[in-house]
Amino acid sequence: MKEPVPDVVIQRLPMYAHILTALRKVGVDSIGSRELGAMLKTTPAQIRKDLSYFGRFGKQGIGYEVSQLADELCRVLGLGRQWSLALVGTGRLGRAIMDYSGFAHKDFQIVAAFDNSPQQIGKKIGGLVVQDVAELEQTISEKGIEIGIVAVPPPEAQLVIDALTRSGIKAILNYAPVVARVPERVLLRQITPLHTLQSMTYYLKSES
Amino acid sequence: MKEPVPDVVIQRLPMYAHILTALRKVGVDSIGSRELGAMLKTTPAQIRKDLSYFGRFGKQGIGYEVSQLADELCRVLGLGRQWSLALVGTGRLGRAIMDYSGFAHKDFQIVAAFDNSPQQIGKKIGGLVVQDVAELEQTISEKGIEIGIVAVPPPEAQLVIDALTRSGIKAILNYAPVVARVPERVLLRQITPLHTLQSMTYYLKSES
DNA sequence: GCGAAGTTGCGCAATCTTTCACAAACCTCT
DNA sequence: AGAGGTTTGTGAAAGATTGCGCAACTTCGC
Repeated sequence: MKEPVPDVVIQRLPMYAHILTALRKVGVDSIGSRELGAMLKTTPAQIRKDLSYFGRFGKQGIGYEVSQLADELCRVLGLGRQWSLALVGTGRLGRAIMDYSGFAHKDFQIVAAFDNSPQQIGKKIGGLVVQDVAELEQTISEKGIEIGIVAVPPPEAQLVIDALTRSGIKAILNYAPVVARVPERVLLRQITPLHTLQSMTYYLKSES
Repeated sequence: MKEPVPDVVIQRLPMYAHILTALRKVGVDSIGSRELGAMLKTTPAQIRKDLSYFGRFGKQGIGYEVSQLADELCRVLGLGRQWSLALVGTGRLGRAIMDYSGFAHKDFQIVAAFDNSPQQIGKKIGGLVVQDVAELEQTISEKGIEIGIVAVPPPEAQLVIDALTRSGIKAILNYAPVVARVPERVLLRQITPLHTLQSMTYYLKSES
């Protein structure tokens, strides 16, 4: 409980939680690390080691009680409560993110949307009125929004991220392909499909 | 040239290439690992080590010649030629991916789009007629498409991935939050924003 | 032409992550 | 109640990645 848990482990947890809730829904009530590993394309040892960072959830000879483990993982991840998100950028990508129903049903709700284009501001998207980015800092502070999603073109990304930072946001999920700077206290993650594609071609180019 | 390059290294290469081409565009012609490291939030040592897997591109006392290094990285990554993509799933997400101009300008072109919904089939999106998934295998083989993008709902994802696999595709970029199975010869990468968010909340829950 | 200042490439050390292997725990069957 | 068959949790080993430190090289100024 003292040592900090490695980030690689944290990043695997959502997958575990995902599979386990799925299994629970199907009515499976117990599962072993061997079987879980097979489902997740990892080794049983890794699953056991990962889980051991947070407690002792299994029973020797039996395995894990699906429902209980699912709950534990959600608790560890801080799920089970509602997280408020702010979306910045309501272009194609922004809209896709808004409409992506996967978020809403999973404890994440976008409660504010911003853009800087007069054509976008005032429009209603998914039950939300697009606000001027000028109002960003105040709105986020007031509503106590904790996570920001950045879906603006690269040139504006750093500006938006700075504004989010000033607003006191805690975490930023950035879709813009830039190396963003944030102060220590803000958690930043990148999603960059283009770079993913570009790294895949490395393996493709040799064959063919 | 013998030892396989670690995948972590490969995944960093697109960032390097990205920054370097940006620098070239701005007219910078030489840069040191120190400065590059600062821009990318890594250490100079890592950059030098990463690059050393592919050759000796720098000059002692000087640094790297921006334009030349950019070219080398593109060559290593297999960029600079056109890659043909197939998109499966033309819902919200699929459309966002199609419209995302970032791909087109960067050596990746979507040359076929598929869906299974009669409402989608036949529609024209971004200059492309949506085809029935039933035609997937044949079309991909015929056109020699190398990379597939999966943007269908989770229940159908594995089916689509199997079809892509049968078509002889070489790589798959999967947006569906499922643990997909592919044979050894097919390269698979996941993009799962929900899981990214869920792993971020781990760090947020404690404070607040 | 030569020393000073600066930077790469790279072997080696340090750190981080995964895997192994086994004691302890649990269930079942007799 | 005890033997046999499973499976967890976890130290310790193995493996992978990152960071250090310095020889080798390049330019610049004098």
